[in-house]
Amino acid sequence: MKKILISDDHSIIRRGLKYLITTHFTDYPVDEVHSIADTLNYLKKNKPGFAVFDLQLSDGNMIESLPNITALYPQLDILIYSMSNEDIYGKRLLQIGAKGFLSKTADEEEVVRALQLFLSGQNYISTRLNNLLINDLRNKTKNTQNPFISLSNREVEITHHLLAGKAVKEISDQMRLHANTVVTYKNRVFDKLSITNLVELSNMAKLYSFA
Amino acid sequence: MKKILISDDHSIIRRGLKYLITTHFTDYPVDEVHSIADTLNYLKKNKPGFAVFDLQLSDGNMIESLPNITALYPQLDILIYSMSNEDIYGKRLLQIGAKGFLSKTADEEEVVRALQLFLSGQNYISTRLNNLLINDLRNKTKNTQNPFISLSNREVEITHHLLAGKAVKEISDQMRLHANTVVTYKNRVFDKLSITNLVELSNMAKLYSFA
DNA sequence: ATAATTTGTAGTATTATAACTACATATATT
DNA sequence: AATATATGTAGTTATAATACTACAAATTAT
Repeated sequence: MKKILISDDHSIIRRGLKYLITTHFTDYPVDEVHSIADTLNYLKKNKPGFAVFDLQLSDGNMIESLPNITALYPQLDILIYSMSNEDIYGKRLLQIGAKGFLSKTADEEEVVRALQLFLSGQNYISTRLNNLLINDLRNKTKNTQNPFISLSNREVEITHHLLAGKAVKEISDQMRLHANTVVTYKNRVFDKLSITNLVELSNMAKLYSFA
Repeated sequence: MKKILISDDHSIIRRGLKYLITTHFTDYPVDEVHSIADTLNYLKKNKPGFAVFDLQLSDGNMIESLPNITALYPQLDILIYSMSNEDIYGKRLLQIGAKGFLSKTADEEEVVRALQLFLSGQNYISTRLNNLLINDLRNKTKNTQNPFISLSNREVEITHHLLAGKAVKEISDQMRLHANTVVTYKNRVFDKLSITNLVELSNMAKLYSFA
């Protein structure tokens, strides 16, 4: 019988998940680890059929490692189970090979439904995210791995300034532009990255090593 | 037999906790809610002897409500079970009446140990936090370790909102405060942390694991 | 016990940012 | 080559954020 690996740095979540899995789907052995390093080790030794991954582990971010993992273990089905915003991360994680994206804010029925689909080899995403993606397709939005590459030169420039903590006025002075121009760029950047504020920009920049 | 209430907005954590409690301490009925509002309702109707509270719930922050709760239900023993940094939150939560502070990053044995103490009426804090507090007492000099410690409760609250990417207006609406009041807090936070913008705040928060 | 400081809260006036619109030029797409 | 889309740039108007000031209540220090 296929094994399931849980990678999450919170013991209580591992416990909860394991409990849900063993009560609803009796015939899977469940193992757990709490770091990226242990995940990689485990995958090498054992060959689990399924993995449920948190994104932020104690020793790093799963997004960085995921491409490696999917390349090394193409048979492995991966479900991302994360606190991160599905609007921002959902699509990108599916693109880099996850079989599903489940939010930690999902209620129990949803979690069980997701596991049911996932363990039967199907994909899972919330209906919300699904609608988002369909909408995306309609609008023919580009599928880019790193959203920052869609930025124009000028947009990249002001993004740098923004990430340095500079105010719009400051940037427009330094760049000899009208403040409104900078605001326009800022808006376009936010649009392209599907974000609404500086904190998200900062987070995404870290995540995608934009600097 | 005394009841236990769990307030947490993540179903998986409620599930994990309930599982741990029922397997280790068979004789307590455990109920669960996922919002501040439901918590207050539950406390009014039922009179649980124990409560395990997350800090960030869907409809608000437990720090705000805790003084009310402890005033209304002085018999209730409260254990805070949070993702937030114990250096910053531990002491102030104990001050406003919690019986213990347990980090969500604690491993399972620690969680069980904490519950054991808590359910037998004793206080629980990690040995780490304990040492910190003792140290604090010894050398009356301010703890310069983590600058976030110097923030007042209200300042911590708005810092939280800021780190969630919320605008001043948004925060003032949610907290039912004048926007200027929020700006004042924001300035005081920035002063105390010696920073001048949100990006720095975000960086520092990551650096000092303020969350 | 008294003085000093911090905390929680807003007011007024000034400045900055956002929303929306516009438009010429550059770049892709068919 | 013709058409569509993206990019670089600002204007006007509405809205939001900041600076500065103030003050009572709570807390801390002397």
